[in-house]
Amino acid sequence: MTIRPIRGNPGRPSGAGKEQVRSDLLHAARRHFLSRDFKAVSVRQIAESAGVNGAMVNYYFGSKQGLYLAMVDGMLSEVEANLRAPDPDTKINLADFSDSYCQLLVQNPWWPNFIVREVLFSEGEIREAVIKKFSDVMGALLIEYAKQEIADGHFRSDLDPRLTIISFISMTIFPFLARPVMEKVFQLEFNESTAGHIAAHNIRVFMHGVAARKHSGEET
Amino acid sequence: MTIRPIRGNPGRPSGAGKEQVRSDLLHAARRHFLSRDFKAVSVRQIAESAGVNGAMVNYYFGSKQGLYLAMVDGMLSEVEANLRAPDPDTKINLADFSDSYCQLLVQNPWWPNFIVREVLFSEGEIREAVIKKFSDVMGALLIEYAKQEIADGHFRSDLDPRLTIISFISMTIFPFLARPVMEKVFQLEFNESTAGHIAAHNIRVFMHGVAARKHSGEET
DNA sequence: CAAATAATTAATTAAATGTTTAATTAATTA
DNA sequence: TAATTAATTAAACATTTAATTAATTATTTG
Repeated sequence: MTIRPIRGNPGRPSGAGKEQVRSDLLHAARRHFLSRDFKAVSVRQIAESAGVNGAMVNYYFGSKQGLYLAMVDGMLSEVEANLRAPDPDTKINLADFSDSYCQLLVQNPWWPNFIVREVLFSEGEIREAVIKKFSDVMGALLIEYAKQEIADGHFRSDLDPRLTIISFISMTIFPFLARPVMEKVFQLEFNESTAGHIAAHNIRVFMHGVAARKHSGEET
Repeated sequence: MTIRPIRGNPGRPSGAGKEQVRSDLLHAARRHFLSRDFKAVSVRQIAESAGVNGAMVNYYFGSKQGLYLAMVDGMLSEVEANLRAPDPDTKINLADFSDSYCQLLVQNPWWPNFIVREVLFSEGEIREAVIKKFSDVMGALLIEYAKQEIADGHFRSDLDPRLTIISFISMTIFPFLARPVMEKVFQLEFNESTAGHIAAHNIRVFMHGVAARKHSGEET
């Protein structure tokens, strides 16, 4: 009685590994789709990565695109669960916001890649959905925050609130987006500690940069 | 005597349009490759766009990849001609640098997209070449500049020079990279005037943000 | 326990793609 | 002007791909 390998033979496998194949396919899809384009990735490659036959993609997801959409769906939920929108009632704490966003970015390195691919280079619903979420979670609230701080005299009065928020968002996101360049050009190692440094640095530069200079001793 | 169309029939066409087809192919290649991935674009599509037969790609460029590399080469030269690296001897004028780079970005909207795609998602020579160029043109010089300013007491001493430069680069590039999002979320129209505003704003925020606070009246 | 159902692979199919070839016509040269 | 070369197209070719089907085996159900 030779014990055959679980996979490799036709027929229903023994063992109750129910959702395993589906999950394996989703993980393999991430590995491939996040570093290469949709067309550049073949169903065969994903299936091989997951250790199953290519037909499994069609069996579980209907088509290659079905698998891709399922993968996207999973990633969006994951980020949604991690990224909490700032409470509109309490005043935004920019330092906390910056730090938690940087942690999110360093802990989910696939996120900036995904954003670039889907939002900057593609068109369609995913793009619209991400822009809307971005707009809701970050855009509107931050703009209001900047306007308020300018009106209250905490931020300099000669600032355009939109450009001010754009600067802050740029400083926060871009280093993670351009991670491979940053690593090579600046010999920067990306881990949670580095993410903390980046957040702290950004807050320091940004806060000093936008602060009104009414009383001289306004250092943080 | 029916006058046949210049193109559409086999055989060498009349008229001395020498480099026309080559040039048409290069332009068509840009139109396609700048918005879609290498594999997602077919030789037939490019050829149709250029109004010639697909075999012309192989005739003029040897292969699809040959056409792609020729296109990249042309684009890099174009940018290089427009962006002159700051003279290593004279001190960098960050305001000038920021302004000219923003103008470059708004006038060549394909450039940030191309950079990000090549750097993040591609592998091989193009990626290395782009990183090297980026590193040469911006990275090294700017880092030296930051170190010097910190040493001279113009920039605050608690700054990490690498993070400082990263912040500056982020503020400069990201708005143009995320242009479609910025346009939608912030209702920002991207033209040369806006580019000027962005550059000026960035310089203002950055310079105030990094400036040492020894004497009180150090506004730019 | 037998029949039905579920999960899996191997084999096959049809479409698309990059490249090559052969035919064709204009331009150039001897 | 005859022969050769250059530029172009259409068609053929070889490869790759996503998707489908048939065969196969385990599990569940009646």
